[in-house]
Amino acid sequence: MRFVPAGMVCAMAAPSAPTPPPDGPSPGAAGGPSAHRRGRPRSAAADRAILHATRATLVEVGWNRLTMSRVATRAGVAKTTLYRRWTSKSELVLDAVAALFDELELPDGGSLRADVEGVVLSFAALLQRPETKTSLMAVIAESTCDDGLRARVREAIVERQKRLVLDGRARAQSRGELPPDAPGSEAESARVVDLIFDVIAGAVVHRSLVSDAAVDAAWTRRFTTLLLDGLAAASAPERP
Amino acid sequence: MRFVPAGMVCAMAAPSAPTPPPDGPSPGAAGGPSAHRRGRPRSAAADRAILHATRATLVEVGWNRLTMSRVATRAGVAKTTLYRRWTSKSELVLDAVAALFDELELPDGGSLRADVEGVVLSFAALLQRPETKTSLMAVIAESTCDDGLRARVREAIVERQKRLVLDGRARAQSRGELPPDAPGSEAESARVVDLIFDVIAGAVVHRSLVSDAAVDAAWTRRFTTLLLDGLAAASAPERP
Amino acid sequence: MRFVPAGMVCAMAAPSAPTPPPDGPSPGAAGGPSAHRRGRPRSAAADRAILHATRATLVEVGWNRLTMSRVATRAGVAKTTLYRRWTSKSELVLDAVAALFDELELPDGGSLRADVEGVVLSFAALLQRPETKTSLMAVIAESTCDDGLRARVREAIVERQKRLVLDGRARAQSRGELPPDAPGSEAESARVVDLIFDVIAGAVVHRSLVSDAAVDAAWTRRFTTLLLDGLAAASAPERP
Amino acid sequence: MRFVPAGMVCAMAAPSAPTPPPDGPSPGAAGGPSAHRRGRPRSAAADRAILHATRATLVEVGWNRLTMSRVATRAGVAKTTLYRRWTSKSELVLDAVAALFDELELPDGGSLRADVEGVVLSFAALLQRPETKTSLMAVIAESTCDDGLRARVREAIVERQKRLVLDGRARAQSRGELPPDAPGSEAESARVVDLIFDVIAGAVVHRSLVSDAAVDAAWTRRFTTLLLDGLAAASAPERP
DNA sequence: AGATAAGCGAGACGGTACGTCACGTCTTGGT
DNA sequence: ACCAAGACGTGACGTACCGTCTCGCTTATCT
Repeated sequence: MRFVPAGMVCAMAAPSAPTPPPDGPSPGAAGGPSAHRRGRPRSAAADRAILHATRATLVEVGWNRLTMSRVATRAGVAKTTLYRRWTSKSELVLDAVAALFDELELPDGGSLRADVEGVVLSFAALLQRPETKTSLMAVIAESTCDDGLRARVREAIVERQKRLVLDGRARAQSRGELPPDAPGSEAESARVVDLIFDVIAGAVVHRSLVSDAAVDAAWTRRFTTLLLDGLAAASAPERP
Repeated sequence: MRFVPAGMVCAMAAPSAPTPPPDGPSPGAAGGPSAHRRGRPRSAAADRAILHATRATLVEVGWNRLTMSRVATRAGVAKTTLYRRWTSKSELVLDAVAALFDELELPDGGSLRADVEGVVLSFAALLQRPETKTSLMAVIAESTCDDGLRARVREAIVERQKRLVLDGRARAQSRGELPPDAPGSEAESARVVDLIFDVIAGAVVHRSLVSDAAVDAAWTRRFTTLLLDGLAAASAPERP
Repeated sequence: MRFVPAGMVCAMAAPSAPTPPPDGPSPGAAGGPSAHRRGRPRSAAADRAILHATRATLVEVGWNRLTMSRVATRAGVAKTTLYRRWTSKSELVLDAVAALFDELELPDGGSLRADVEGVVLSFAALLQRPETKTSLMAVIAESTCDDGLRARVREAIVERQKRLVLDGRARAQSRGELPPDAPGSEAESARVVDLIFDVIAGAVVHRSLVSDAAVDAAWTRRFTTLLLDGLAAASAPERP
Repeated sequence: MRFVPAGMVCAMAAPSAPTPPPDGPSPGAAGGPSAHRRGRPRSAAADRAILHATRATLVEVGWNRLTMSRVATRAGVAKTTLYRRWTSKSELVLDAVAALFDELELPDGGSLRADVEGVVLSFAALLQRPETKTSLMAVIAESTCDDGLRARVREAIVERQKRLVLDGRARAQSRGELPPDAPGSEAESARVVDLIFDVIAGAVVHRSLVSDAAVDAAWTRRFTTLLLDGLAAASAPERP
């Protein structure tokens, strides 16, 4: 399995940070010590104001009525300033919302089952927040016909949040609930992590946003049972 | 479990058929056999032409550049005729695409595992078709801030396609792979069906459209293993 | 001058009566005693209801928002019933409004001056009524690019209301304020009547609707002075 | 009488020039010499192109088939650019047509009678031009239910063209055909000017567009006789 | 009496234009 | 260079009426 230490996660995620998104990195970010392009540097305050205004606007009016103009006005910024940083509403919202996913945590519940149930419930709670509820699917929809955006979604959300699966597994291994990684099975491990991630994220999203039913304690318990018992079998290298 | 014979499923779904969608039912739908309310009846040919044009336009230009005008022109119909039947692009596309979901079948693979793998693969294939790929997520995104549309999605896709889960289970029971329904456990059964549906649909959609990875034979086999083994545990009334 | 007795005026006006306008006359109107085409005869009640509804709608919403549909609905009649009788909104309103002009009278004020002032004031009052204010100019505007409509305007309003000038002149002659018609000067007389009509109608309409100023007693007195004194000169066969 | 020198008339009329019409004044109009409020200034070339295109379109297709879209397209300008300057077709056409009225002149005919006949004939000729024939009445019709438009009509046409009456009177006075203004009779003078204007404009418009008869030399001579002779009486401060 | 024919209320139909909105780019003057 | 402001060309929106048509009915005259 591909082991990703915390620091590396951050490094990996850096390119999707708000400031530099569209093409070139923002002056102070990574281009070298005094590689100050030339002329007036971009305002960092504007970056912050824009992302904050984006989230606030999502809460107030939702994805559909969020427009670049509206965000610009709310942020006290000119439209051109937005377009200098993000090429489209989707990319802007992606960056604004991805930050919320980074707040997901995996508090130690004492057992693998508790950890899974905890992350399922907190993920479901995140999906019910107005900022994410209306915009996550919209960004994903947009990404189905925009390769660049799809890659950014993968970077900014999918790959980043696999850390939750990895952390949970590491913790379970340290508790002895799961066997330690067998050497040489990294590729196999990664496939299992991917599967688990797709199953958890997919099921919770589908239940919340498509079936439009509550992700409550009962459903979560039942789903976790299915997952953990199925996992035992699916993790076995190959079926007999 | 709520037992729904095929015929009843169709009858239940009939009100979501294209003709009457927005508000009032189409003449022949309900309210009496020849209760031709009054005035000129709506053209059934127009309905057909519109839905066909919608799918064709989705294939040609995708969701984003599909406009009501373009569909109307392609169908040889006035824009007002579209708006008389569907209040928005989302509802129109929902009806046009839901018909494709109805073509999903559960061919008898000889075993529960084969049936599951078959439906997963054919569902994934459907999600790769250009009509669905670009539009399904868009409709779901729209439905997150439109109660009426969300209900229509549930009616036209979610509830309708649970037939696949029901059929698969019935077939497995007749083969003896699953125990017959215990009397008095209808509610419990329905919950399991819902769970399975969310897990299958969610995982396949997430893998295809979010993780942007292939739903190939290997992933399908692994996923099916997880599901079937997990199912055995999750179906037990309550964990010990 | 072309002398037109009252009866003849009515006869002349008959073709512009509401019922038969577009092409063929209404059954009972003039086509002969029992020349009843065939089939169901047109409803006279519908005619009345439509013209009444037209005036009422003009009062309520004005010319711009008066539509054929709205009139039909208000009259409790189908749109086709309107179109069977009037080919356009302009013709319908013309007929509805022309009836109001027929209510203008020339009460005997005891002198030519009093008669002129009286007709000027009552014409101005008519132009201030909401039905006429918003629609008269609109119909005339429409008539500038519709020969048929222009002819109908002339028939239904212009020629019909020249009776007021004729009556006034006859009365003034009987009082001895004006000399009797010289034999053989009919054409000359008609030209003077036309001139007077254009001057009175034109000045009052322009003052009311274009200059947007009140046609009050002071203006009317001054205008009448101009007219009567000018008339004396203009009526002289030719200037010295 | 309110004496308005030519220069002052122009200055007074300037605010109704095309550029700033709907609400706020154009940058250079008022509020300081270089008070370029902020942002990109409006294109003066667009103004010119639009008004020219409006007149050309009126000639080609008339008022009824003149649409904002068509004008925009012909002017090579976006529809929004039109709406930024004029809130409606009526206001646009008013400005486009008012410019034609400014071309009316009062060439010196050597006598008051010749001057009046000259202006009547040239006004009638203007009313026969396709740009004005189909649109002047339409704008006036519109103005009967739109206070703002009515005020603009008064500013852009009525008050502006009274200069012709004023010029004619001044010239007649300098020839000795009319007595010079009595001091202290300004208000009285203004009333006479208004009356003359309404009579001339009203009669010519009515003859041309309503009675649908030619404003030829004979009619003009007769009308001028009526006017001048009547005028002598009407100008006397009060009738005996 | 039955056939024939036109009128009628209702409302769907293919169109055209509307006036608005958001887009992403551009042109100002000022920092 | 960047910034705030805002005008620009573009294109789609959803609505309003237009005038025509297709329904099932009703109401008359003419066989």
